[in-house]
This record gives sequence, C-alpha cells and structure tokens, in this order.
Amino acid sequence: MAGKRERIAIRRIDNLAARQVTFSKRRRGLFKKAEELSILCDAEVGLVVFSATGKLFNFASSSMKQIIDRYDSHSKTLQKSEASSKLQSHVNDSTCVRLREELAEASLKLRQMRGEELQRLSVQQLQELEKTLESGLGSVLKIKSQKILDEINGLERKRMQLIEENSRLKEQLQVARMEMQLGADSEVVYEEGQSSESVTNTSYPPADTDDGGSDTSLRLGLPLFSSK
Amino acid sequence: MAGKRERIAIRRIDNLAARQVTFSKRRRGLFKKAEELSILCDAEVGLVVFSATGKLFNFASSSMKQIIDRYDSHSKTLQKSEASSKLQSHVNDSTCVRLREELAEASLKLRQMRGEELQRLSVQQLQELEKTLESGLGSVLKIKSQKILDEINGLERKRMQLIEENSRLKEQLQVARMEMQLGADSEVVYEEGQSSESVTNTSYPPADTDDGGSDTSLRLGLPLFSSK
DNA sequence: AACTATTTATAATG
DNA sequence: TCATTATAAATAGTT
Repeated sequence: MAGKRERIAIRRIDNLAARQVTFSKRRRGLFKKAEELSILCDAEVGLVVFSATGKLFNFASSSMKQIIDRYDSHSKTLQKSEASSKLQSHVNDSTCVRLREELAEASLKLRQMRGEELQRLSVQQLQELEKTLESGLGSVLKIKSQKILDEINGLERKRMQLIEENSRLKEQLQVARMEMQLGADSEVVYEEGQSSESVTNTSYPPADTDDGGSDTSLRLGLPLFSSK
Repeated sequence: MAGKRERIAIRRIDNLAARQVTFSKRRRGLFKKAEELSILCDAEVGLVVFSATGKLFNFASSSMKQIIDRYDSHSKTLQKSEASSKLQSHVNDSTCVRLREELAEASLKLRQMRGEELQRLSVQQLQELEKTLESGLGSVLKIKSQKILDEINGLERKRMQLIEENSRLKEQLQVARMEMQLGADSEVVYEEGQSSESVTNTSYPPADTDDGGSDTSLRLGLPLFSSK
C-alpha cells in the first residue's frame, strides 16, 4: 500500500537511505514553498541548504548576494571578522563601517519601538521607550484627526459650492425656460426663431459660471483625494 | 464556513490584508519545515525572509554567519581579491549608497514613530503607524511588567535566602553562646560567680534575633539592588 | 484568532 | 530514483 503510518517524530533519521530520501523530498517541498512565499507575498526570500554530504542547494527570490547584504545590514551583530578577506573589503571602508553601525543602531531602535528585542533593556530604558511611544502615538493621533477633519471640511466646502451651483443652475434653467417661452411667443408674433437664440446666449452668461464652477470643484477635488 | 475554494494561483496577492495574512501563515509553515529538514536530515539550513514591509525573519540550523560563509566558499563565482582595487571600490560604493538610503529611510521612520514629520503621510499610513505604535507600546508594557515581576520575585527569593541564613546564624549563635556558657560555667566552677550575669544575658538572644536579621538583610540587600 | 473544507506534502511502500 | 497512495500537515476562505 502507501503511507499509512503516523508522522515521524522530528529528530534525526537514523537510517541513511531513509534520511536521504526524506531529504530529497522535503528539500523540494521546502524550496517550492519558499518560492511560493516570495511570489505570493512580495517577500524577499533566501534559502540555503547543505545536505549531510555537503552538497549545496539554494534559492533566492532576487539574488543571494543582495539578500545576504540586506541580512547583514539588518543584523545588529556586525561580524568584523578580520580573518575573512572578502568581508574585510566591505567592512574596511570607514564610511561603510560608520554607515553600517548607524544603520544597525537605527534598525535596532526601530525594532525596539515595534516591540521587538526588548529583553535586554532595563526597566528604566523600557520606561523611556514607553514614554517615547506614547508621545509618538499622541502626535500620530493628533495629525490623523487633523487630516480627517481637513478632509471632512474640504468635502463639506465642496458640497456647499455644489449646492450653490445647483441653485444658480436652477435659476438659470428657470430663466432659460421663461425666455424660451417668450422667444416662442415672439417667434409666433414676429418672425423666425434664430434671433431668440442669440438673445438668450448674450443676455445670460451665467451658463459659463456654472460649467466653470463644476470643473473647478472637480479639478481641485481630485488632488485632495489623491493627496492621501 | 471554511476553506472550500480551490488553491490560489501562485502570483502576487493583490489584496494587502490577505497578502499579510497569507505571509504570516506561510512564513510560519516555511520556517517550521526548514527546521524540520535540518533536524530530520542532518542538514545545514539557513533561511532569510524579508516581508514586503522590510521586516526580517531568519532561521539558521547552526549560525547564519557560518552558513553564509559556507555558502560563499561554495559559490563558484568567487569574485574575491582578484579584481581587488576596482571592483571592490565599486562594491563598496554601491554598498555605501544602499546603506545611505536604508539609513535615511530608517531615520525617517524613527522620526515618524516619534511623532515627527507626519504631515506628508496619508490617513491610512497614519493609521498603520498608529497600529504599529500601539502594538509596540503593548509589547513594551508587557516586557516591563515581566521584568518588574522578575525583579520582585528575585528580591523575594533573596529575602527568603537571607531569612534562612539568619536562622542558621541564630542557631550558630546559640551554639556559640552555649559553648561560651560552658566556658563560663567552668569559670564558675573553678573560680568566681560573676559569670552568672553573662550567662543570663547570653542565654536569651530572642531580642537580638529581629535586630540581627534586619541588619543582615540590609547589608546583603544593598548590593542586590545595585546589581540590576 | 479560531475553524474547517480542501489542497498539498509526504511516509511507507511497490 | 520514480510511482502510488493513505495519511498527516498546511492553508484559503470564512467566521
């Protein structure tokens, strides 16, 4: 038959052949999942596996060098192994060293502010961090409220403008209809209807105002929405 | 009810929330499998994942440095000291540029978490920042409480130890006094009776017990406070 | 975070 | 190593 037995316990498989088979199967599964994670979730993934026999398998969503560099810059423990010739060339440049140190410090602080790597901090340091976070949170809330209010006010202003515009349009429409009526009358009484057109056009320029108004509100309104 | 639908296609998940949830789930699965492979098959495994938001997750069956070194030595494209002067400076330059960029970004994020330079953020970004800060603050409070509790427990343990020590000291003192008494008795026996006074004084130390205890705990206690 | 129907991985086997 | 398959594990969609 096939795999009926329970899952094996997670400890070294003693039987060599079984270990190699499992390595082959699970390695494929692992690399598949690593790739899927990088694609699905837009993550940068680097995976390196050495078999017990020393064979190398690796996967990198971008390039392994890039991933290792990024890892190194995130890793606070800057390995300054004098022995490694390759690494030295990176580390030796004084500007790079300083930048790395500063970045490591900034990264550590960021992680700590996000709630990571707090174990080594003293109670007093934690208290300071707490104060900083509370202060930052207060500012964020303040700015957020302000922005939301601004947005609301802006929308309200636009709404009022549009209401006014609507009123004007209604008036104009009424006037236009009245004139159409008059024009129709005069047409009947006097001659042809082409004159009435020019009369209405010249005597009521507000039509311009309306178009201009609605266009303006849209033009100004869009940037507001996209400005978030 | 639950997961009825088919498997998703392996391409970037567009929805942010869904992407983050999937990232969290699959990341845990991936790291679990990486560890299992290393244990089951006696393999050396290094896994580095950066989330789309830049957060680092890593696993190394031994040490990441060791794995990276081993990877570098296996990597056949060893552009080491061969092209030393030119290539190195290029590498260092680009590394420096990248470091500068990352440092600038980290600094900005730090300032924003401290409540500065928030004006250019959108309401949504502010909301994310707010969540991050609240989460970080929660962790800080948790760790702080934990540390304070640990400290209290440690002090309590010391206190108990000191109480025990006091008991021992009292017993020893009593024995010593009894021996002194024996000495006094022999004095009495062999010479005069003034010793009786000293006998009464020494034979009832209970008043001493409390004073001696508190003194000892203070003396031993002070270094404990400074030892944090 | 918890749940669960499905899909996927895989341990044992041929 | 490859194929098969019963079973364990992962996980997508949902609550």
